[in-house]
Amino acid sequence: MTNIPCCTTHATSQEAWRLRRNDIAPLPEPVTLGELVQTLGGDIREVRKPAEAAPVSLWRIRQGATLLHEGCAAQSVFVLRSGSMKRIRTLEDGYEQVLSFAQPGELLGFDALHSGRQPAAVVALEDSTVCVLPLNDHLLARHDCLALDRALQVALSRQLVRTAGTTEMMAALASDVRLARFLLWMSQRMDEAGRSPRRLFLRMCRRDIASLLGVAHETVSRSFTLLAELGLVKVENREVEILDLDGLHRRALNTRRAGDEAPGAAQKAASDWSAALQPDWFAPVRQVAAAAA
Amino acid sequence: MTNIPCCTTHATSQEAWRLRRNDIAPLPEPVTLGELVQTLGGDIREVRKPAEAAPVSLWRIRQGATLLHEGCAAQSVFVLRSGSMKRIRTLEDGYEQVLSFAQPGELLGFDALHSGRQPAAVVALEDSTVCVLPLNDHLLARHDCLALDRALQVALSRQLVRTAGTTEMMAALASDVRLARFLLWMSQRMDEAGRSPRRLFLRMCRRDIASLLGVAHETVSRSFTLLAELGLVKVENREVEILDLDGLHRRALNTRRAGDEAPGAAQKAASDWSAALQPDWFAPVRQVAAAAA
DNA sequence: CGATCGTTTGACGGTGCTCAATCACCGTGG
DNA sequence: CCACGGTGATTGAGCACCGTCAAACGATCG
Repeated sequence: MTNIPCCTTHATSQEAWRLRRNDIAPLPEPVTLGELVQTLGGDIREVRKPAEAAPVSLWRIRQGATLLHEGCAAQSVFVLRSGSMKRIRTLEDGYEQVLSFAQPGELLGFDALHSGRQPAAVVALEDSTVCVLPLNDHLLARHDCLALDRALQVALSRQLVRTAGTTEMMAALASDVRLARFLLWMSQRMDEAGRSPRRLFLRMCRRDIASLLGVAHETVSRSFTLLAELGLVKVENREVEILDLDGLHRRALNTRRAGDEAPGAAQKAASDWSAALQPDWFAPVRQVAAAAA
Repeated sequence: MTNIPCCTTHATSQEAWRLRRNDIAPLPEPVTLGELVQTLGGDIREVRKPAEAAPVSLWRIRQGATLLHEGCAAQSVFVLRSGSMKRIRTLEDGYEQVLSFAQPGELLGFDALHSGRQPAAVVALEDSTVCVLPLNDHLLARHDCLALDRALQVALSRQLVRTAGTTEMMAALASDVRLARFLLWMSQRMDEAGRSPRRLFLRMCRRDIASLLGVAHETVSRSFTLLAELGLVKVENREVEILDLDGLHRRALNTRRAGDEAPGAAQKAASDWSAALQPDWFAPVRQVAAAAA
């Protein structure tokens, strides 16, 4: 049970060493199904009593360890509970294409359900913990617990919204606009997690950001300094403080290359972008959801 | 019933005219639940007898009509049955950001489940038909029919894989590489649909492609001619014939700007890219996976 | 046949990629 | 204690690619 199949560390020269360090190991005390639903962002009050206490196993992933290997058989779905991860695909020439960064509450490995194999690798950016949902029990558990089922569906929906955000990040033409959108995206995540949206600590290196944004990593560096010179952010290595959230919104809005914005439309522009980044819409009246319950 | 709320045509000056033309209208004869599962890519044999014949309403969407409006309340989930659509988000400056193109079998509107509102608009690129799953019945139907439930989960998983493909398309640095990846992506879709993967008819305009790829639309034009000059494709307006699928794979692989490839590693490179585009993996059975069994 | 939209091609200027050097940081070993 | 190599981040120089503007051409439809 200590050695988790298909979920060992990344295949480097230090693999043996890392295995000895137990880069991936189950934690002794499992979490409850109620907590899992909560981690997913669902409502714990919807969980019925007997199911609420059902045990869900929990794993600890060390920084740099690979939770899922590209091409491996699908066996489990994971829910990120704490920490952060990156989804990557390694191209033939060795280039690591970053597909997304995962924050707590996100589903990992669900995309393997389609083909039965992992389409991307998942690597921990820091020490993290994940809940484990073996695929065998997956469908059964969902039918046993309506709340879990709902939470999973909503989580999947959120996933789709977030990938759309990724697309919008990369679609910007100017590189500093892409970075601005990325920072706002991160800021939004911090806000959702209940932390300050102005203080970011980027767990990923410049190269990973560059890969996600589709630019050279030197350009990411230059864009950071540009945004800093504009007084929008304060950058100190991986610590980023957002000084002017509104101004950052304005800059993130620029579709075309021309750098200077018309200050008139800027206000409304900001609201548009926060709408894109903020899954919790201004008025999240879930009529349909309420009707279903 | 003729006027579907929140699903009218796009808000142009011709809206009234289009409404008169019944751009969106339910078809008189509904389809069966068994067919719906089949459309989703599921196995119809898994559908139990009584449920198989359950009626699912079908809508016809005219080219240019808007099936889902950005910001509207979530009411139904749709399954694209025939035709093609584009998902777009309109930014403040009026720029239409294309998020993805949808092919038959894809789920539309599911991303609204999270916030209760549509995060993006969905516009038909050609005359299309969609199956309608009202959210009220959604959960119930899923529990009634296990096959539908499975098919929906797999479809969602496929959705996630496809958005990753979008990310990879946009992540390429050179514009012609992006276009090559896009064409391969389209080619893959044609193949999945059982049509020739070498003959494409692009339903979207250059501007839409450019928006998705994050380049100027003139650049898309130039990249088309470049790929044509290389003898990889034959372009005639929106009809594209892929002359050298292997060569296109090779060009799509280029991570860096430098245009000319080393022909030695090209062969293996091609296999990598088809792996990215083709969810049905060939056989990269990792050792780790083997150790698991 | 004219109007409108989509596509292509040209010219030019600027952004960003490449290559390269420098510096900071860190764990290691002398 | 400091040299040492390794990694990551920043900055600079040069040039190619691509965005912008513009015009011409083609397609479609009334």
